[in-house]
Amino acid sequence: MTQPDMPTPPWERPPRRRTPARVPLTRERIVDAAYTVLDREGYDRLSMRQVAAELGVAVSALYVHVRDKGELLQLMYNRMFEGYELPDPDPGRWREQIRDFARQGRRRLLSHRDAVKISLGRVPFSPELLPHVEKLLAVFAAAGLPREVMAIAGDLLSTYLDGFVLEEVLWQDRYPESGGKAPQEMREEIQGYFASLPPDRFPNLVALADIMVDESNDYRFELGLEIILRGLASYIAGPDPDEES
Amino acid sequence: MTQPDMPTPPWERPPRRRTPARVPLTRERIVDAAYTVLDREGYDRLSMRQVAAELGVAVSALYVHVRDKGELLQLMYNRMFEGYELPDPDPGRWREQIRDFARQGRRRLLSHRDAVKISLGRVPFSPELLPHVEKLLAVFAAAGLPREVMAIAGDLLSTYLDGFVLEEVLWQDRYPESGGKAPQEMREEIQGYFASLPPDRFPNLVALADIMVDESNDYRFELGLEIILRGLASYIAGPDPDEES
DNA sequence: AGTTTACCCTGAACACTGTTCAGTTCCCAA
DNA sequence: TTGGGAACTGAACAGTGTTCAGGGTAAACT
Repeated sequence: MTQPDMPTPPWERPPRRRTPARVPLTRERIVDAAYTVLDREGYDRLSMRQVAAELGVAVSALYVHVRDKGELLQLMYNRMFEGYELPDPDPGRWREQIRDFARQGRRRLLSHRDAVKISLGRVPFSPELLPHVEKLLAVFAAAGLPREVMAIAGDLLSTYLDGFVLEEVLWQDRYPESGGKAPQEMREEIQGYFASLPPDRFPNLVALADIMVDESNDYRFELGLEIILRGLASYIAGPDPDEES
Repeated sequence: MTQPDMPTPPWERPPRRRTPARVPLTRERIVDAAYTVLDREGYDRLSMRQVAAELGVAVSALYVHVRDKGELLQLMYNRMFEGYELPDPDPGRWREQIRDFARQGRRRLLSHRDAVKISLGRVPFSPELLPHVEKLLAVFAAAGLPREVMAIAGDLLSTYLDGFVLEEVLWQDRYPESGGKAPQEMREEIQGYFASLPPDRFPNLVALADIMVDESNDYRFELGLEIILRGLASYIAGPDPDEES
């Protein structure tokens, strides 16, 4: 409504505030602080009091801007989607586009400590996030998926995303703050655990010990993704019936 | 060990306890009580104090039998798998067997309120649960899946299970205790929400409004499952190349 | 100018949570 | 009868989310 960049005419009183005194609290600043606390303390110790302390403010001040801790978490969830890139659907490249989407999602979930635990039980159906869902659906539609498959494909993908990343960070959490060389030690220990099982009772687990906890989470992620993509592709009544026949 | 129904011979000291006094606390009884509380109060209100109250016992008594609330939750998780039926692998029927496994899992996750929230971040790698994992892997192995695919297939399936059921119960929770006719109202409201979106900006969402929140969660579940199964099947160098050709 | 209004924030409180620990109680064995 | 030892109690501690009556400041009005 007002045009903030216009110079103030001299007959109007100049704005009183010479020093900004206190930077006013905003939802954005609160979410920023919350992410700072999350990265430092982890999800379990992310409390309203910690966030308030981070801002140098009383706890109750937060409740002026945010109804709930639940709402704060929802705001943090929304932020995960800011700047998400979803290209315009290209029927010929739908697999690559979905792959990009998933990789981007995983990267974001890993970019803040325990971010996945916030994402976990949430569904991107708030007004701010619906455009993202719509774009994803558009990719599916362009690919030629049937309606019913489209309606479940998004769930399938996002549950895989959340679930996979959650498992990733759980393994990390179980070996907490072991410093830098933790991953190596960790993996050897877990591999050792599986490999040391009685092979007569657990032949498959023993045989897979090397892969199940493997250094290349990336590879396992891509493989799971590929399985989903192949499953989806099988529903496309393709004009290209040249399937290995 | 003892035979409780035999009369006590008079030369033996009759058991001192005329009144059974206290039934001793056991892990089993604690888990029972915890499930009672869970069903009545939901996951968020499942507290050690509530469990203790359910048993008519002081809170601290629980900690004699259980290290943690975390351990209690783990015990509850383990119980979900008791009586799980996993048949011996039958290469010709691996799809049906996996389907059964998933359906059974969903049924169990829905059989107690919020049970899925306990399952969520957990991985069935405790000693009691490894046999189940092994059996599932055996089915995959019999199907002829490559090693790497086997190693991710379990994750894929269980994250889909947890994720799908979680979404199911979240929708229910958002319309809390609305009595019996809630589902109908609920669905209409949600469908209305999606259907009322501006169709120019959300064409796909609007078009799918009827399916996305549909009465047949069962159907959507089966479809997602089928997508996974088809994806897995595509990795089988099948001796049966009679795919719809 | 002085007064009022409106807002943002403070401090304290409430009802919870998980967990610990010094004691009490009680049963079984010697 | 007399331990001994396990099982349980009651109280406490530190922390949680949330509310609410009150400050204190800055703008708005008379």
